[in-house]
Amino acid sequence: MPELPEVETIRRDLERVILHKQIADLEIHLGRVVKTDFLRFIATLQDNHFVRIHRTGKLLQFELAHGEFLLVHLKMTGQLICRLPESANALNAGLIVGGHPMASIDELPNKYTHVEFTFEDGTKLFFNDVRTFGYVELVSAEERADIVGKFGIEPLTQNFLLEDFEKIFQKRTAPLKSILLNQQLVSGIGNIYADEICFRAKVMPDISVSKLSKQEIKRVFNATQNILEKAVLKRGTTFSDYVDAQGKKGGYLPYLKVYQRDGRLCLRCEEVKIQKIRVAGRGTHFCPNCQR
DNA sequence: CTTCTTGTTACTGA
DNA sequence: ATCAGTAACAAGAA
Repeated sequence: MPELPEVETIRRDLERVILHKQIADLEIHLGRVVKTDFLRFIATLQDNHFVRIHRTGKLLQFELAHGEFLLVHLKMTGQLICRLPESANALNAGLIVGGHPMASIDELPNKYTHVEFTFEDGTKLFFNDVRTFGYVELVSAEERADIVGKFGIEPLTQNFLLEDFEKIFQKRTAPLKSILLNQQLVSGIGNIYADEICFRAKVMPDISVSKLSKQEIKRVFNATQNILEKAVLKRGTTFSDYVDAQGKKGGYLPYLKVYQRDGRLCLRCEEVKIQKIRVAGRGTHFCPNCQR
């Protein structure tokens, strides 16, 4: 489940290898995941090139040379996997980015590859998705601005201010976790980091935000920044057998304190076990001793 | 076989 | 108009 840190990692990796390279070939293996008319999709992308890759929350936006945008949302199991041509030097022989489950880049495309780009230098970009919730879509600059405008505040920008964060909680009664997961209020947080943020802030995920003190809101604000910053630094969280080109696993997994740790001793207090409940329709992990 | 997994949205009711 | 809660979607794992 790629969230802000995973999608940002993908954005940064791809920006280093696909910008300004002409799209020489384009194959759509599963039309269902392309939300744009097939002919327009091909006609717009063929021989075009990306000039920049943007991210808003979990939504990637590949800016094309003439101002249109290719939107890519990975939803739960989407992947963007890039394979450099064999002529590239050995250190850069393969670059794997994206979620899980893992696919060997030498075996791509596989049965979960739905869209395949080939760039002029032989670089390949595969859009894979096991559950096909993800999509790619072409939009104009205006449409892109409308879509991006509906997202809430971005946690890792200068626009992320305590003052604005506090306003989100005013006149609301929903559980804290459902506010954190609401992309129209705060963008980029998913199920893993929502639990980790609540734990770090020492607040129960199911507490009504109307009952949060100013101090607690500030702790949630700080935890959001700290957790997401570190997760980006560690290139996201991986649960399965994902490895990058250097054979290294996703770096944030060892830092998780509560997610998928139910039944195991709390790493902070070492007194009680992490519990799992359902909040906002999602599996939710917390320490009953550390969080109030 | 059933149950669980999650990002987002449609829908319902207040 | 706004907010909150739930179901639905897909398909694989257990």
